[in-house]
Amino acid sequence: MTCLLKMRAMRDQMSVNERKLADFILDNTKLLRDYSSQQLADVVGVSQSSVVKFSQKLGYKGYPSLKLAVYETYAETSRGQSGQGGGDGHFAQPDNPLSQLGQKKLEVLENTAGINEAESLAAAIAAIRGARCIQVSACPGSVAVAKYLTYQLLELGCWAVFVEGAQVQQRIANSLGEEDLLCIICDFGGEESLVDVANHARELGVKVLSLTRYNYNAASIHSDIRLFVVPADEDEDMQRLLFRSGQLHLVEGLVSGLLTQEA
Amino acid sequence: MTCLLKMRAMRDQMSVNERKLADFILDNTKLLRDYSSQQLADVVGVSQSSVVKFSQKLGYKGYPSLKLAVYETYAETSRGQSGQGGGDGHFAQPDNPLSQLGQKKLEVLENTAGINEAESLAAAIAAIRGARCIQVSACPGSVAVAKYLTYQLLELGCWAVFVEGAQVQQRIANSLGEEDLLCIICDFGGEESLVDVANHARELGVKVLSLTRYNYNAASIHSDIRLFVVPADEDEDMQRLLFRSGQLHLVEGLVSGLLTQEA
DNA sequence: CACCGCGAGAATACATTATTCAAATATCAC
DNA sequence: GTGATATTTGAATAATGTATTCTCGCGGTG
Repeated sequence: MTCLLKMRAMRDQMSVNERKLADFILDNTKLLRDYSSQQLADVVGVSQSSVVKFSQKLGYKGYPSLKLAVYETYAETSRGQSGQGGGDGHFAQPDNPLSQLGQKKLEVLENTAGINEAESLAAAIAAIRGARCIQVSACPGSVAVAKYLTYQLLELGCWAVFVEGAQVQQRIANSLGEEDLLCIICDFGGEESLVDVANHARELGVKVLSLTRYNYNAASIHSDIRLFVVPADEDEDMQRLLFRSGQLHLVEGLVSGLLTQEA
Repeated sequence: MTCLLKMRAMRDQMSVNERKLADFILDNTKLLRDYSSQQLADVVGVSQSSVVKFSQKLGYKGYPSLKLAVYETYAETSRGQSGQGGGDGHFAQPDNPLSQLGQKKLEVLENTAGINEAESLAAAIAAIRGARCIQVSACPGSVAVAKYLTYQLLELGCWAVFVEGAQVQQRIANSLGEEDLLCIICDFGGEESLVDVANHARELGVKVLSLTRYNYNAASIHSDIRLFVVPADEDEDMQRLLFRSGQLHLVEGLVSGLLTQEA
């Protein structure tokens, strides 16, 4: 801060050229970054040596020192302006869309971590490890997540299939037994048929694991192990996107657990 | 953020002297402020020209540019992170496995947000929007991510297919043209066949979008648009899991962009 | 009018940075 | 292993950038 302030303060007691330099720097602080002493001199219309003397008169060893000092204070002040929301300085560049998304995801991940008991996750992991066959089914909005989970389970050597379509789901569920697991993944709506499948499966002694929206929705009520995601407060499309992020976090939690227990 | 991250990410693929330089800079970031290329060279024990070449290899015009960039990111990062070494209290319960995982993911997401230029992401989004057909192909470790992306694209009404198996990839790529897009997703190794496919496709005028490990790996070199994930510093399984988290973040970034531009 | 005092720029000395080139080293195919 | 080929390295040097010196011109003053 000191540096630019100094210039403004001294402006009155400066010579013509010095004032020209000071004014230019105050007006074009950020441009200075890429200027050499010669370039600055040309732009302002003075000689290179004047630039150096100006730097020294302000108390710096030379032009590079001034430049750095200016840049420093510029960075500091422009930082203070952007810091708005308080304690959320987690993604450095607020202009980057990936950072913005990351910030929102962070909230979802925190909520997801907070809402699920460690025991539930452990139980889910145990159920997956103990299962002979795993049927994965999802409501329309969560198909992508279901496919992701299914493939990861296959990679880990689990006998997992993603079953699409109400009728096929019913039929496959019919062939499951006590050693098997049904995994229901669901976000907003469209879960009615899944509830039927889950009920049916439970009658056959199949364990049911659900990954649903908090709080108890139709599908989770009929499950043995419940994992949840808390919906974010956003417009619909973004809410769905973030919800899937939460689901994926649960999936990753499961995979991570399966990996470490394996060792 | 980009600058120091770049160094950490490239560390593995650096020569001995380059690594010495990178390590010194990472450990003594703030000292760099007052070092000339010669001083730095002396302290680290290499020649001055090596310092310059190191700077250029990282993509800067020369040593002063690197120095400024380092200083810039140093100022940015030190903004909120009082204590380094990771674990600030962002996930409430440190005993909960989902929180632990979340903490690690947070780091990956930050890095992913930092390493990718906003322009690259925008270009990728534009390419997807403009494409007639999209072929998605992946190395073995990233199949799950590829499937996730493919399904999301389908949901958005894009003509996307996930193509598995080198021969089929080649054949499908043959049928693509200038209006189409090939999307390569890759983590560690197993990308050789993908490179061939990418080259082939480019000869036909197909645009190639890659989602790979930083820095330029075999697949990304042959791409028109490059998105990156920085590998985390963990044991192999966890590293792969976290890498996929980073890839998914990019995918979500793309989806998010496609959603908002649509409106 | 001669004599300072001061600010400015040209010339130049000095410092730093970038490039070139040859030797050393690592990498790969056989 | 062995030879061919690329990479990496540092000494020398060119190019660029920065600081100093010195001189000139201008306004005030005795």
